[in-house]
Amino acid sequence: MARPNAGTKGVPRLDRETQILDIASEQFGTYGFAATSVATVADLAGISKPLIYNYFGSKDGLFEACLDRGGALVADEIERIARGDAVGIQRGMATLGGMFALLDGRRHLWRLFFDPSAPTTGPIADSVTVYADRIGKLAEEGVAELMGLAGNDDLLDISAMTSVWLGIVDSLMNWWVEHPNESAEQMMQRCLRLLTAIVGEGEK
Amino acid sequence: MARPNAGTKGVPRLDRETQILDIASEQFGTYGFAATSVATVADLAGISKPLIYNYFGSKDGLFEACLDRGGALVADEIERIARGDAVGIQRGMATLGGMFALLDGRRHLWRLFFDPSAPTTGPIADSVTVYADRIGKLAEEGVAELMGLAGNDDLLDISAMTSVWLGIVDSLMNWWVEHPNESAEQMMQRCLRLLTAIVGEGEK
DNA sequence: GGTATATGACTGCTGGGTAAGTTACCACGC
DNA sequence: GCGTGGTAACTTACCCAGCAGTCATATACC
Repeated sequence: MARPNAGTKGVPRLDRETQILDIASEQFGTYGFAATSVATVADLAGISKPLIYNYFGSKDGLFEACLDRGGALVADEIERIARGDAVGIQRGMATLGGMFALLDGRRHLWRLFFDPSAPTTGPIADSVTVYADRIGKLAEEGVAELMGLAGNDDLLDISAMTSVWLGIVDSLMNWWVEHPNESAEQMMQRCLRLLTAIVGEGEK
Repeated sequence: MARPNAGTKGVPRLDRETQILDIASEQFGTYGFAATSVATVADLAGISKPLIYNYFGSKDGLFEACLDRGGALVADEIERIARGDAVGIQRGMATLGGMFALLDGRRHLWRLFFDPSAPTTGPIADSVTVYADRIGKLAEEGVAELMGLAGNDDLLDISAMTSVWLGIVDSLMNWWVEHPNESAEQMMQRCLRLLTAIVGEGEK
């Protein structure tokens, strides 16, 4: 006796994994890898720590699983938009819109790939690199297009501008997290207004 | 006997404190609060951990001291520029130029105020808030000016745009850290080119 | 009885923080 | 010039909390 709950919940592994990944993604995305403890995730899920180790092997494994699930989602969507025919600033806006729509309800996901407290070596770093590179490549491609239209082909300029662009997306995502009442659609409209304030009415 | 180094270095407290703050700021700025250990800072300074606790009381105290020294520097400079007569995008560019000039040689300082791994409650959070607010206020003021010129007075738009602006500065600082050979002057020229690529030649 | 779903109670390590003592140096009286 | 006591600078060796990770065991169901 003495362990009245052991084994009695009967939740199928896949369901449980999904639930754990949801909670872990939110915690990692909100507080960062270093500041998130496995015990906290277990508590929030209403289960014990060893079950997480059973299913994901380690804290690193758990984080990797979050990355893989979230990364595929985000990178696929950005790739889909990149295959569209929008160019220059329009492509940027289309990407933003896609992200807002995709990440509505899981806004913290974005931050997984830009977590400075995550390990910088080992499998986690590799996994981060895979998705950050996929996203970064697409961003760089779009930026290069934009800069090319303006007659600038300097590689360092493109690199810096890519960094700025990712920083912009990042800020918007963070701002969105802090303003939970904003819908994806509202965010998109807001971004269009911000763009207008900078470049003027001309460019759509 | 047996402690051949105890007390023999004779470095005045103020000198030692400055040295410790230099090293700690770089570590905190580079790896974040959570990932930086006091022992590492002590090692890099060539002294023992207790001396740091002697002078700064705690890890939090050390971080706070870094914040206070760096925050005053950065906030003062931004304030100085804000008192100038540049307006709108020009003011933004002037601020960027000031930051590049000021932070040349200590580029990591900027990141102290935007460290997601720093405690979110207690004296550290308060201190961060003081400087982040000072910087944020000035940024918001400049952004409100810019948006006003474009006929947009929406408070949430201004808030979001301020977040984007700070994100842009942040990205540029991070990019700069990753490209150590770039001089402050080169960075400034680069930013002007990036601006041109977005808004066109019109606005200087 | 075999397997999937679970848990309480442990271990070991890392890192913040501390107690107590050591060395150098200066000021002062003689 | 020379003991002597006070103080600033500094260290070794330790404590302890929190957290990643593990082991043995328990329940439920086919």
